[in-house]
Amino acid sequence: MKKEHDIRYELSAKKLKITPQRVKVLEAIYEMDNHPTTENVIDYVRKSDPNISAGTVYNILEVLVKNDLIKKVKTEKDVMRYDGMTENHHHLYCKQCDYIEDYTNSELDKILKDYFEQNKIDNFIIDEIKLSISGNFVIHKNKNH
Amino acid sequence: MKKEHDIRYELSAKKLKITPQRVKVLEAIYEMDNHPTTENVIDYVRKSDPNISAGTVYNILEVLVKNDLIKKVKTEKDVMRYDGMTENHHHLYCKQCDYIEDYTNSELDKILKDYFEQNKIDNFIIDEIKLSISGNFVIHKNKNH
DNA sequence: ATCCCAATTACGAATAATTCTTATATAAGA
DNA sequence: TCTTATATAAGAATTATTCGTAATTGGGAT
Repeated sequence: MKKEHDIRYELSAKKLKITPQRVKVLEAIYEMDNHPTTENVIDYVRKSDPNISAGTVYNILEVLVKNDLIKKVKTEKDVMRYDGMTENHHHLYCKQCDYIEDYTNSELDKILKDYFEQNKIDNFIIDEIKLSISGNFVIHKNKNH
Repeated sequence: MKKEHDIRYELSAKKLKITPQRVKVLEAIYEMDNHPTTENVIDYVRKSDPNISAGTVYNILEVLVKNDLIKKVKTEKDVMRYDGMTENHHHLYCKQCDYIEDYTNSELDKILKDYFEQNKIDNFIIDEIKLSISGNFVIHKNKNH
């Protein structure tokens, strides 16, 4: 189900120093439920490394984003969330609970690609197309409903 | 080009009291360039109403969002932005400058509608589908590049 | 037109999220 | 092992936002 990650390899492939803090932050994002906030990551990592500094986690997350090892997730809430899946995919946003689910479908991506090939946007070069699908889960996925 | 807004009517249609502060905040969002931040709105409004309180602007923006007179814009930056266009539309995000442009196309919306009618998402009822199109403007639209 | 009151605003203090500064520690190449 | 550029810890500082309270006011009722 979940893709296996060789964290140390991923870091070194980006020429980043392998530090225990970076390994644990990446591990946290891969293992946590779903699109964690910075606070979620700090809490998770502190379970095994109680002394990690909040500033360090902020710093590491920024480094990981810059090196495309994780992505920021846009939300309408104030807090930023992070996503360990770096392949292009879409998001389902639940309007009632706080849950964001990944949605992947290559047919859909093909449809979008075709559409924009036939409908170039003037003065704009597209790099990435992501859908924000808002709605409601019939059965909610977390407790914060 | 720009849709005319009867701000006082829009407020009263939502059963909101018409106050000078609310009128000016809505006016600011409609007249400002592009998806302003709260700070942008405060600065703009203070040009004609130097004593408006920041807290009031935060409060008004929240009221306007709750009443669907404006929308929040998801961004990867920390600050929230607002959008006076409430009809469904998509956004072009420039990776270099800080500019967000609206993108509307009913053919595209139809394609998406058809796709999701044929590809129901299990356990999820779709309310709204928006594209986040990231890329680069060939000729940048603002100074903050 | 005036009165009244619930709703709204101003103000500033409080909180929360994030960044910055500086000293210390450490990963990894030589 | 040594060296040094880079990363981390700690906490102060900054920034964005919320909250509490008193004063003001829009608009319905009279």
